[in-house]
Amino acid sequence: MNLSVSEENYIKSIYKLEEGQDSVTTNALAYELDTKPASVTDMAKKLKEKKLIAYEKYQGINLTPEGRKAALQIVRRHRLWECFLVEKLAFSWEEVHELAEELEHVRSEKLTNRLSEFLGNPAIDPHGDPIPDAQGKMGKPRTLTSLHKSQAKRLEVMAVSDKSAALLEFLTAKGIRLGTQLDVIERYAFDNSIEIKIRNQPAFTISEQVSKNIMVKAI
Amino acid sequence: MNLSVSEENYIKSIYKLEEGQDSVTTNALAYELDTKPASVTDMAKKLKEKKLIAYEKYQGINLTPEGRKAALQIVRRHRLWECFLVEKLAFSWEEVHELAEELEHVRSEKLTNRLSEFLGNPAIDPHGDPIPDAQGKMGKPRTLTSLHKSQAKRLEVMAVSDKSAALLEFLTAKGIRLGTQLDVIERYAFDNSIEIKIRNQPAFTISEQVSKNIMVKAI
DNA sequence: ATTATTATTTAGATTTACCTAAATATTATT
DNA sequence: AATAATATTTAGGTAAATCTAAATAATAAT
Ligand SMILES: [Mn+2]
Ligand SMILES: [Mn+2]
Ligand SMILES: [Mn+2]
Ligand SMILES: [Mn+2]
Repeated sequence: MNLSVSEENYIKSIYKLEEGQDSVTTNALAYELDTKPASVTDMAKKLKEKKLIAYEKYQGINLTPEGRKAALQIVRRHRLWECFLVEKLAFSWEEVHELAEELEHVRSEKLTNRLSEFLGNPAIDPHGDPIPDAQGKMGKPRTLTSLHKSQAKRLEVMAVSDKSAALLEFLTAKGIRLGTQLDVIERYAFDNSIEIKIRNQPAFTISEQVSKNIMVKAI
Repeated sequence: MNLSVSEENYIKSIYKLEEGQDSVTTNALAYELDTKPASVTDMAKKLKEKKLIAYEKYQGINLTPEGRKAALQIVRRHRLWECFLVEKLAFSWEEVHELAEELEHVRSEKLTNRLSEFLGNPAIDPHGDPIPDAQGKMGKPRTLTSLHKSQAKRLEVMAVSDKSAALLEFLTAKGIRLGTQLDVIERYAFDNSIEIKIRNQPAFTISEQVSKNIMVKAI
C-alpha cells in the first residue's frame, strides 16, 4: 500500500483520535489536521476505497486492522526520529515534534529498523509515549492518569499528552520533565488549579489546562 | 523563499547539470528528473517567477545567485544525510542516494547544522563529493579527472560521478571504493576498456562506461 | 412534534505538478 | 537556401488535495 504524505497524516491523526472514543468525527479530524470538514469527507472516501478505514456517511471513521497497522508504522517512525533528535542531536523536547512530523514520512523499513537499533531500541519517546516495535507492538497499554484526575499525593511525571511547544516550554521553565517527582500540596476546587512542589524548590500553582496534560503515576 | 519538494528537486538538478555547461537544456533536465520536456517548461516559468533561475524561451536555464544558494543548501543536506546513513547506520554507498533524496527535503537549518556537527563536520560524502558548509562554501573546486581521461599509471579513487546502485554495486564487487589505489596496466583503443590492478589482486578489465565514472587523482 | 442548532456532505473551484499531442523554433544536413 | 531532424513550447487535460458556499442530515431545545 503506497500512501501519500497527506494520507499518512490522516491515518496517524485518526489513530490518535480513536483512542478512547469508539469512532472519529469529521469535525474532530478537521480540527486536528488544521483543515476543513469538507476536505476530511473527501479524504475519508479515498481512505475507505483503500480499505484503511471503515466509513459510512454520517457514521464517523474507524481504522481497519490494515489502517491501524499502517498508523503504528508511522507512529514508530515519528517517535524514533524524536528520540534521535533529542538524544543524538541535543534538541529539546519542544522542538522535535515538528521535525518528526516530516521525517516520519520517509518510508523505509530498513532505515527505521537501523535507526531504532542505533538508538538502542528505545521503548519511549521524549514525551513519554511508547514506541511500537517493528511488528507494531507497543510495550504496555500505559495505564496512566493525568495529574488533573489523579488522587495520589506523591507522583512521577511519565508523559505529556499535549506536544505543543507552548506547553513543553512552560513545563521546562517550571522544572517539570519526564521522571520529575512532585508532591501535590493543594487542590483548589474553584478553578481546579493545583499547588505542587518539586523536592527542594518552593511550591507553585498550575492551571487545569496544564495538569490535564501531565500524565503521572503514583509513587 | 518557500520551495516545494518538486521545486527543490528541479533546483538541485539544474545545479548538477550546470556544471561545466554554460546553460541547462530543457531535454537534459527532463531526462535527469525522469519527466517530460513540457513539464520542465512549466516549471521553468515558475522558477523564473521566483527569481531562482534565469530563463528565456529557447535559451536554456541558469541558476541565479539566489537559486545557486538554495541548491547548495539542498546538496548540503543530501550529502550530510548520506554520511549519516553510511557512518552511523551502516548503510552501503549504493543504498544511501535514494534515501537522501527524501531526507534532503526536511528544511531546518538547525537540524542540518546539528547533524553536520554530530558527524564531525565531514567535508566529503560517501561518493567522494564535497559537502558545502552552512554558508554554501565547498572546500576546493575538486579538480579531478576521470579514470577514462587520466594519463597517470598509478591512481587513487577520489569520487564516483554516477550514483546508481548498479555502478556502485559493481565497483564494490570489484573491490573498488573511495581511497582504493590502482595501477593502469593497459588501455585498449578498440573499445576504450582499461586493464587495472589493485595491489595483490589479479588484474581485470573495466569498460569505458565504468572508467568514465571513476574520478581519480594521480599518486 | 416542531424548530433551531450543529455536523456532515455535496457541488463547484483552485492550485500544483504532471501528461499527450500539436505547433513552432532552432539546428543540422543536403 | 531549402529541407530535414531535433528541441522546445503551447494548448488543453488529468489527478490530488485543498477550499467556499450551499444543501442536507442528525441532534438538541423548546
Ligand atoms: Mn507528518
Ligand atoms: Mn512524541
Ligand atoms: Mn529529492
Ligand atoms: Mn552522494
